[in-house]
Amino acid sequence: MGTGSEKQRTGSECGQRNSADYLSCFSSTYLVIKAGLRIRAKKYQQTRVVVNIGISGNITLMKSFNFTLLTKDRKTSARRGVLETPHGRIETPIFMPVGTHAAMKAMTPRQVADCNAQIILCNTYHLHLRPGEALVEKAGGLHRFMAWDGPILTDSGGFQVFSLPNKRITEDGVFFRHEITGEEIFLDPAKAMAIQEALGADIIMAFDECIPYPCDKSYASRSTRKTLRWAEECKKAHTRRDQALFAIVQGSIFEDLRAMCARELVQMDFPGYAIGGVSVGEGLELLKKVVEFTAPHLPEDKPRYLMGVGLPEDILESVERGMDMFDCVIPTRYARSATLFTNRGRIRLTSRKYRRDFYPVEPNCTCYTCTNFTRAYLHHLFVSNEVLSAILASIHNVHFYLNMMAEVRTAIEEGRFSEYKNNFLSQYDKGGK
RNA sequence: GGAGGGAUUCCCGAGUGGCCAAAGGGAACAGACUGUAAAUCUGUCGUCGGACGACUUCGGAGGUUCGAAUCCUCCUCCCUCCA
Repeated sequence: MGTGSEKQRTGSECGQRNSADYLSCFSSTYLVIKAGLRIRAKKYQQTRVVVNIGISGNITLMKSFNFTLLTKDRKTSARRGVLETPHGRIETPIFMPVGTHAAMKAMTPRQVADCNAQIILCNTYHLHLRPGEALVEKAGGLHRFMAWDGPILTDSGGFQVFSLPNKRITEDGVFFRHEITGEEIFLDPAKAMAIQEALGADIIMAFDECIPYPCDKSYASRSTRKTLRWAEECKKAHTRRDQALFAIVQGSIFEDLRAMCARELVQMDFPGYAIGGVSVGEGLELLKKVVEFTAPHLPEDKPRYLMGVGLPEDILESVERGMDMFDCVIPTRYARSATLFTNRGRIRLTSRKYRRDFYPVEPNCTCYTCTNFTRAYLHHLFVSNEVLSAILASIHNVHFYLNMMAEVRTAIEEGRFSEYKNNFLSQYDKGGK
């Protein structure tokens, strides 16, 4: 950028390359002219052309955030949609890899893009702590700072309310005590919004309290009301119109609380809704129930994001129940401890039985790892504690997840989601672990 | 030739009379991980059996003692220093 040369990108470089059909009818062109004039033209399905012109650094014309529901599965609640953001389109259902500290662990942005990632996650709390949102803003925003051109979603820090020790939760916000630095961090709705606006992600999340499981109903009820109040405060504090603010439904495992929370949030009218407070140890059966009785309260024409989920089986069950977006640290975290996903289940590459296994991790996989390396080699890397083990394993796991999502989308389009899911799970369970 | 130091369970290494099957670390093996306090954490790690227990271990052989990895004697091997 800034060399005066023309730079052209295809849709595939913007993180949109799962479906050949869409690839062929979508392209986006950036023209960068010496004076800093930026012209952006985007064609979508040959029917609509949006041209934004802005002076670089000063005026940026807003691209609207838009969700289109393309197809609904006949037998289940599975949905196929498209989410348009200022940094590109997202085909749903989608899995969003997690790069908490403005970095995917053990992967370069290019490797993440090569795995067909469309959008990634970063974290408000962690980036506020280090390097601080002011610095990220000075660096030109999160996208430029971390060299990721595609859409980004920032989580609000609500999950840290659940996961971190040494915190004090009040009616107005949360005091965190940083374990290493000893620093005290205070987050409330207004602050979470200010930080996320400075970071500049495409989708930002309301500040909520992720309720632990198990939890008695009276606490869940009080906490859920607080999350509702905080959502309203977030909405008031949110000023950047090029960012979509998603609200988060809490309510633990209680149907009436979830319904109440969803209804009230929908009344406040957000561009997207998340179900939070799951994947906190409740297990797949309860997760299914929660999604089943919460999703129907969410509007059809808005994206639905199931936070922190999960394992492949969790995602498939939740797609079936009408969820569109997922994120989870599992593919990357598991990769670093040698657990890899295959069509026949998870395998642990540190296991001695892979020492002389000269097959790819997943023979049908087209990822960089599987097309170039054997299980024996990865076993060797893990046993030798080589950094490359984490890289190759992460590439495979992220690719595996995103490939599964691409197959899910195609299956929904072709009206055979249930068959796909059943087929996947029967094969997957057979060789599990 | 003389003087001194040492040999511990796969490896490194603590232990100097009972609380020792023997600290700690590593390796090995197994497991966990769901909006990342995470290249992290947990378990097993002499043998046999369920915890409890039984049996065999601290270079080798004897001895002292109710009791020895620990004390004594001799032997083997290794290291350092002086000739």
